[in-house]
Amino acid sequence: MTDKPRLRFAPSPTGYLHIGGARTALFNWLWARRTGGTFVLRIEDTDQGRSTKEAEAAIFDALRWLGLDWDEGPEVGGPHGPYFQMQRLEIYQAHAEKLIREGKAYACYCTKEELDVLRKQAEAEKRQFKYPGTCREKPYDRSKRHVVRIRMPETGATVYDDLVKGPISTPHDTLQDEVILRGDGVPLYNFGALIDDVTMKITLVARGDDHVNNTARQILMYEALGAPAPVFAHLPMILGSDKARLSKRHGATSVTAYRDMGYLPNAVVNYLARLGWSHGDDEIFSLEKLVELFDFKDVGQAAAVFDLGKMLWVNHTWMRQLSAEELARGAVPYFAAAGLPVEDDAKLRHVVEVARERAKNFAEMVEQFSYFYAPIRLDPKAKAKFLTPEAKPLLEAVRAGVAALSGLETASLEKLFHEAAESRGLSIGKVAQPVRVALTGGTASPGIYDVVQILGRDETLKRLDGALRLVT
RNA sequence: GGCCCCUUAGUCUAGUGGUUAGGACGUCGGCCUCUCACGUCGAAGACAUGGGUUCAAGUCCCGUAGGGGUCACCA
Repeated sequence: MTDKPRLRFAPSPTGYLHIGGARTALFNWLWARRTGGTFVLRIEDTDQGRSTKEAEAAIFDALRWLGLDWDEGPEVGGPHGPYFQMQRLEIYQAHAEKLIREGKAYACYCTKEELDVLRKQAEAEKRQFKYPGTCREKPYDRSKRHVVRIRMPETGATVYDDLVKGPISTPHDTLQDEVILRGDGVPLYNFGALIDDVTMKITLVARGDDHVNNTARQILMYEALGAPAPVFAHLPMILGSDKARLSKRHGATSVTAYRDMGYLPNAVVNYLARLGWSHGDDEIFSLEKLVELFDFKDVGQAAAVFDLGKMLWVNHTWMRQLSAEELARGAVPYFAAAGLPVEDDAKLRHVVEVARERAKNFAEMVEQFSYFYAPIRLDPKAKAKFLTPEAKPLLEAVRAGVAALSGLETASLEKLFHEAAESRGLSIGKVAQPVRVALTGGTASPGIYDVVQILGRDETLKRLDGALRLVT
């Protein structure tokens, strides 16, 4: 029996978890869960200038919100830790030493400044810059400040079979003796990540396809280390509407921003999964369903544009599947955040029931239905059109009727509105619209009987009176 | 610029040599209806391009164009 796969997600804590990272994490997690493998979380914090503890916490938070738990990593531990690169420095250094001893790597004493000069020269001559191998044969003097470079072949090519992109070939003459360890002993990305993947026994590396060009040199490093290379899966990029790499100027890119806007984690996961992955004509997938179906072989090769409109739709279809209780519970914090005093009570349940068909996320819900919890904002156009002298007797009739009603059952309200209309030879709409404007401030709302019931008798009367004052 | 990758409607995609090129979001229209929404019915809309291979090409090969990625003591 072959070993269960080990996968990882290795973010840099230099900012929140963004959409692209979340999808990478998701795909790794899905495959681990589907295969009964292991999902490792590792923090690549070697960029000390930009890494922060806050970003780290935000990433954990976002991952957990999405429902992606990790089997090994920060806060849960595991047999291959530590899971922070800055705590693994000796490991990288030991491996670098070993490579030097074996002649597969060497110390380079060139300064950054010296190399910059060469780089500029090459640029001026329109030549491709490549480290010339100056220190290749120099003896190892660890007392002198140095970086460690790995020897790369100059001829031939490395070919590997990408799980999503198929065979990819990289000619060796495009490679150079790359720095693997900085002067301060901190590894560079290509080396640190690789040593971690080796020591953490990662067998499948799925990451953004901006890393395809790193893959050949990494495979060469695996060979130098005498370690088996993992399988690679390069995921297509996620782009903004202008087909440029998704970034802040395209709008919110952090997954927690979508939480704040009232998206369901299920929906975000669902939409993210469909960006680059598909299963026939299906669109709606629960996390459980994705675990059952996900496969790297069904991931597409082309970059995908992030479409907020479709994610809204996905969210809406998920919201409509929630029970009134679940929806109400979910909505409370969003109303509260908007300064509206709501409680998870019968009224909220009713609001949420009529809102679920109309609002595609909780932010929209609060925005559209604040009038159930706050004074109306009267739309001037609606006022001009419906709060007219002709409407006055209708409003009065409804006011009197509601005041006289013993209960606000739909049947009684229906009877009341019909009588008010028919006794004057009018259609029901002629009554409903002015009342709607009086009660909600606008011309679009849930059914008028629902509105009356949610508002209750006192508030309905109050708002009707307010409108009546405006007509006269 | 070198190298690598990509290319089915506005967007996400199905498609694995023979289909009226399917689905979804969005758009437009009808129905439903107290408004809005939901629902429902329907419509418009795509194989970047030029050559091959083949009886047959969205599907295979080559070129072109366009897009993206990458070329650091960042990750």
